[in-house]
Amino acid sequence: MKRAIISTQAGDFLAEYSETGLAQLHFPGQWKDREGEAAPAKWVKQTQRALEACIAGKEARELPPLDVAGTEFRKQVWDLLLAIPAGKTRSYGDLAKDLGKAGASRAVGSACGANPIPVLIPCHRVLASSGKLGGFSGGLDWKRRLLKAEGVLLTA
DNA sequence: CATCAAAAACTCC
DNA sequence: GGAGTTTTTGATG
Repeated sequence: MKRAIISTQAGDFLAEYSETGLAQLHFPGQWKDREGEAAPAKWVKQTQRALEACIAGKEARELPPLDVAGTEFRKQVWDLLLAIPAGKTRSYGDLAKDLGKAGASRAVGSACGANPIPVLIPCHRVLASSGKLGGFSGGLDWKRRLLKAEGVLLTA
């Protein structure tokens, strides 16, 4: 696993890459050692640009290649998340419906919780049905912050 | 409006 | 099988 520190306005993220692409992303303060092989500068640069765009509330124009590990269902969910434009939000139930599995909102939540690449895969744009935050693996502070940057008004 | 309870899909142990 | 999860919905007070 190759690693790289991605420094942004919001702090230092740790990105982990496999042989074929970005596999995981960790929030500032949620990682310890940064030992490991260096990742290709090209990927790191793409990751950094995408991250900064997202933190600034903009659409990431270009993402590095992703190599997410997960079941089909999860990958489908993540795909849908990537399709949500900046500044928009959807509910877990909505996503489930789009997958043809209405009622699987809980499973969607599960898939989001297993999302290895927060921010780039905008799990923060998914709220509970009444505009409530629900939860977030990196901490609700991040979720609020990212949404605010995108101009999303929270009912909380 | 706030709480409680049950339901439903999926993954991991 | 059984439990847990970033939910949802409907009943109840």
